[in-house]
Amino acid sequence: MLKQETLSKNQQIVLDYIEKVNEPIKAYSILHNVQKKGIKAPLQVYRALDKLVEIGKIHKIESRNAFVACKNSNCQISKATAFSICESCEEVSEISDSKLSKYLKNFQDKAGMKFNKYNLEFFGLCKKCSIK
Amino acid sequence: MLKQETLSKNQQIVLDYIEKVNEPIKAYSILHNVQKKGIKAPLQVYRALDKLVEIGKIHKIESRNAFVACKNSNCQISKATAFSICESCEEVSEISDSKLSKYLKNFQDKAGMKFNKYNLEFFGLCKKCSIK
DNA sequence: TGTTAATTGTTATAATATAACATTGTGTAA
DNA sequence: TTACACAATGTTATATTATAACAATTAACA
Repeated sequence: MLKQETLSKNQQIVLDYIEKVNEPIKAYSILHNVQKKGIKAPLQVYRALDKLVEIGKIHKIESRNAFVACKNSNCQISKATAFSICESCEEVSEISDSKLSKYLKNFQDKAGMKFNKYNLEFFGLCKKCSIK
Repeated sequence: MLKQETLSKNQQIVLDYIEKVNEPIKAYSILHNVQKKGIKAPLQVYRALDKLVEIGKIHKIESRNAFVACKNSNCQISKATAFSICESCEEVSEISDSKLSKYLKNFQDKAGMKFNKYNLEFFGLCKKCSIK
């Protein structure tokens, strides 16, 4: 079988919703919002999420257990992700900085470990919240 | 009240156990292992974990929902953490690399966000597992 | 010693995620 | 076109991770 090029029904439903909301969203919130499309069980959502993460269409924000659509063209396989997270309003943005990604891709662990993936999460206050 | 200098009873029990096992461990696993010390409920563990993370004695490995004792003297407040995680054997090591931490501390987001914390997780194969 | 905040103990429950198994769909090659 | 392999689905149940709410106790210190 060739590599999958089209998404399955459930995968497409979940991706459409995540892209529509355009901010990190939790699995059960997705579930509530796609039930009208026929998705009834958590597992249906989690399976779609797993696949979408695997192919790089979405990312998981680990510290928040939330999922967000990928906006970078250069992280196709979810192997190099970086986010900024506002600890006040919880706004999350994907960081697209080629110097940063280059630096991290080339990072060499002292223990000689071979990396194929990383995830970086920065925390702080976004512009709006730092004014308040 | 002055800043806390000594740990409370439950905090100390939990920390002692995490330091003893010397690898990432999950909250409920901690619970099972400290019940003989009188800790009976998940909340008692989670409250201790929260405090220990807050004061930098331990870190949370977000992608694994696990906790590990801090081995760096220079990340006292858990504000700058980096780990390498073997996807095969799940071995986790804290990365202590002053160049890396300097680079990340000074990283400037294009959106002008002010960071006070970051967490970085690298994934790959450790030496042992890459031989297999 | 009285006050305040931190910590504890306890029960219940919320939120996140996976196991297991039967069934259906889809691409590919015989 | 049929048979095979694998991906995806549907479904029920359950495992795992984490917090809410409230009462009681302990510790620091003005």
